[in-house]
Amino acid sequence: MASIKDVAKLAKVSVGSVSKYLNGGKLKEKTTTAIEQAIETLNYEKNIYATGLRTNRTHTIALIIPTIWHPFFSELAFYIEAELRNYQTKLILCNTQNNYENEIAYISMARQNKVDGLIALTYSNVDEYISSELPIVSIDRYFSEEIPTIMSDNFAGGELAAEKLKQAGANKLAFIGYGSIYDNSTRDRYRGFQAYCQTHGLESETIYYEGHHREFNEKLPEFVQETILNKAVNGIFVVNDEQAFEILALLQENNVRVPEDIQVIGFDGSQQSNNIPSALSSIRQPIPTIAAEAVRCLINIIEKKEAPLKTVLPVVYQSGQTTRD
Amino acid sequence: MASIKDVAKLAKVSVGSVSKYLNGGKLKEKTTTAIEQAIETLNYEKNIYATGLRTNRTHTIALIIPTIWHPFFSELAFYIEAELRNYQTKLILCNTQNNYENEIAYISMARQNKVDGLIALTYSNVDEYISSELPIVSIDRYFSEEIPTIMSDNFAGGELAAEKLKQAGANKLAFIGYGSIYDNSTRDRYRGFQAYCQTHGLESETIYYEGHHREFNEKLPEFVQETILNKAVNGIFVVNDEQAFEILALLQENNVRVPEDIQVIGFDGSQQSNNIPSALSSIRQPIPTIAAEAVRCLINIIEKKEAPLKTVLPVVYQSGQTTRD
DNA sequence: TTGTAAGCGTTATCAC
DNA sequence: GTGATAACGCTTACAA
Repeated sequence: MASIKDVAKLAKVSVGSVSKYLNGGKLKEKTTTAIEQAIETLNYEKNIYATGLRTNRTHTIALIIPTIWHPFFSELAFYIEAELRNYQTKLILCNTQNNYENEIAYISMARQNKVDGLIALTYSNVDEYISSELPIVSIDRYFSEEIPTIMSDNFAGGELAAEKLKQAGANKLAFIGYGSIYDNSTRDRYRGFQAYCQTHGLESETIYYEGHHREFNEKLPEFVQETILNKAVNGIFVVNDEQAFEILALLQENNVRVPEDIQVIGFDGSQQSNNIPSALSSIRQPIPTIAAEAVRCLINIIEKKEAPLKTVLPVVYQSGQTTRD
Repeated sequence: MASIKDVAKLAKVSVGSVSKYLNGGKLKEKTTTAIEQAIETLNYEKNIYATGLRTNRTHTIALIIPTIWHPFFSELAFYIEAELRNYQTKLILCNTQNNYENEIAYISMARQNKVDGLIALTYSNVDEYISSELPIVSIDRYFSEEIPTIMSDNFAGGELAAEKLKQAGANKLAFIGYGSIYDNSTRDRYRGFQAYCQTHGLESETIYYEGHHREFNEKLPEFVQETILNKAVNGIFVVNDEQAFEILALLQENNVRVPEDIQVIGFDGSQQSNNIPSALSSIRQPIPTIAAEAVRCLINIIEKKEAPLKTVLPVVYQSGQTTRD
């Protein structure tokens, strides 16, 4: 593999000039063409690790998410990766699998691998492990003043869900969700939902489990029986799409017809892929915008420019087959 | 950020010894502990770019896929990433978005970025661009003798689909699919399907479009009317899950009941995420095994060990709600 | 067993 | 404008 020295030798110029050429400096036309020719014939490609070693900039960032195997995260990763291309920056994918040790390991790996920065979507308390030197942007989760956050307007999303259920004819609503104690997003969705119900005199039930998904799911059938079926709820807002699908399965088992008997709205608005529309009515997070904002924010921090500390993006309602609108 | 020199200085040993320690060499216990302490107090992390520059090994590979935003690819990426962790290797995600120029750009980027190797899932003719120095493993697509390939047993999958449709009571079958001229996988699925139909005296129709997904989809309603509805087909094998979902939507528009009137089997067996089972009956590719084999094969090539040139993995039938079994 | 020093491919400083 | 050259942090002969 040809190096800058080979190019310099062939072009009969110094390595300094070649480097200047590569980095867009001003040179005489004659030298420029000589260099270009040498690069061409040698099929030269700059070794980015040498550059990284020298400049401490590697044009690589790490994306830390629970799992790529999930429609919301994979869409997010898709757009982030696409956006990064505009900045000639590569993406290292880190699935934490909701495992705290994995997260720490990844952050350490990120540091030793000298990525330029981190985009993180995580609910463990990783901020303690993040050195202030490492640029980072958080999606969805608010850590602290120092870490910029991009999030959807969860509160408005909760309100919107309640509003849509009401408009579609439901009059006895329920919220179903779970979340870690650090998870404000979830909580905000619930708060928005409740706020709407109260202002509009709507009766509402609540299933809110503080803890992990898995435990929650075990108790779910009981919860649903007690709080949904026994109380004749006819409109449900579920904290996210994934959970909503499980609720749908549960309702089906109980011979409840959706949307005839009970209407269901999820949150995320994620699709399986680019082409397949989702059957679930949902509050759609603006994933492409989240991705673009996160990348822009991170690049700005890396380049020591101004970056907003908190960005809240609007959600929209996405109609599916689980509501009667 | 502390370097190996700082560690050496603090531990009162030479950089050579520290390096030896880091790479698992034998040292006196006293030096070892001194080094360990120094590393601890300095919070030292090895700079992998310096190592990469020196050793030409970066413990990073690139995964080239059409799009991560797709259940099959995201599950695959999930398992590949997880598997790579066993080899302390990171994953750079490259979505080509089915764009040939993107693929070339990525391969060039991969070379200049000095990844250790490539795992590629692509249907364009990128092999011309791949230098023989760069280790590469192909998934699903067979390029040439030199490039190791991991694939599912597509032929057996086609047979299996026909067999299952027959067992579930269908007696007039059809294949629906499309594929580029380079795509042997698709073709093999069809061949297997046909072979079974012929050996078992089953009538079968074919919709096979040589070309791109998008064009195919435009003509699909017409195809379905002519070849499926007009000819009273009652069992369909669709070349992949994504397409199968579109067929299902089309059938629903035509007021066809699935699986009562027509049964449908897809191919891939992909799920939206870890938790949500798919409603579609499908031939399941062994994604975790594909991932593990691809990684193992690539690592072997990188380390100049023996690696199989062709690995064919068995598929299984995965029952859903679109068949009557 | 440990230390020394050259060199990997760049960039950046400083002469010229 | 251009050319030498030191330096980035590490590995690896080779020397001690």
